[in-house]
Amino acid sequence: MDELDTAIVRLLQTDARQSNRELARTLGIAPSTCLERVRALTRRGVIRGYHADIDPAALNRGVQALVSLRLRPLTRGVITTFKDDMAGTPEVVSVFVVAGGDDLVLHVTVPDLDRLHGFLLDRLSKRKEIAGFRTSVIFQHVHNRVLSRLDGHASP
Amino acid sequence: MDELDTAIVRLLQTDARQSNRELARTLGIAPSTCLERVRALTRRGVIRGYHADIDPAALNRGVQALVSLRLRPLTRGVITTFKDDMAGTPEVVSVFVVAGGDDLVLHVTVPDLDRLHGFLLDRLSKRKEIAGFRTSVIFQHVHNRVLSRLDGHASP
DNA sequence: TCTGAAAAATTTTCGTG
DNA sequence: CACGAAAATTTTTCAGA
Repeated sequence: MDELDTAIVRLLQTDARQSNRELARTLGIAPSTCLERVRALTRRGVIRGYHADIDPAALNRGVQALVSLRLRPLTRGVITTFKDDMAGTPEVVSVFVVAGGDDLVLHVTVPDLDRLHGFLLDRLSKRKEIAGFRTSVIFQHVHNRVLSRLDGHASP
Repeated sequence: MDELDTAIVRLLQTDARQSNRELARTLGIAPSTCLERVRALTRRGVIRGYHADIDPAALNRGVQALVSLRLRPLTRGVITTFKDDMAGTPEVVSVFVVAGGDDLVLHVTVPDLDRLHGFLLDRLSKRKEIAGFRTSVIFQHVHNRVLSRLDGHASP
């Protein structure tokens, strides 16, 4: 990760669909050089993919919520199974496995409050391993999709 | 949003960098038709952008946390100012303004626990409008980057 | 590793159904 | 609206520095 790689990563986070030629021009390098850099970053797993950002309303997901929950017993098996089930549920955008008061936090998006209620009752309340959960409806969500490299001692 | 639009949106969420030609071939339509559809989706605001997904480790962000906090007084001005400040902070990936016990939830990513501690002390503890906060270190994060359109009464 | 130029492939425009 | 062919542009390869 030299300066060139960092710049490429920044530009592709900003606009993943810009042409390799434009990328190269911005960076002041030859298109072939740029292409090889991007390929290397992909090969090394730095670039994991490219995704379109879609307006949730267009996907009929006007209501969002964070659901914090506790699992019992808190074993590896219970966590893994529950996490994987949630990750495969259409309403679930993100699953966070966390330390602290809660064990998991789910980010869910649904068409309306009825469907949120339905999700909570049908997908969560029924499960015996859930010791309790708390739902926070989301009023606003600001997402930063371009992350810079932070400096620090941990990496060269 | 007919079936074709829905399919395009799904494919571009999966891989935003596939060629228009490949997209068209998968959908069984002419490239020019596909291009016009994609442009229309962008014009209508359905497609909001394209972003590379980068390994957090490569950005020196090996430690992640959710920070739940309460603000006082809970006025529009206080919320907006604080939210915008956080959205502009390098460590912050997401800001959720929520209903319920907490007022905001931050998703932060930092190089290490020292930097997390630093963030909490320097960016949060100093602010008078914060009535309290709770930090949950993230052990695992599964993100679903391809969201389907949910069916329901809310839209045709 | 990077470059520049050639070859291959794709994007984009536009006249027509 | 969608198509297909032509024109413009880009991607990709590769030999040389």
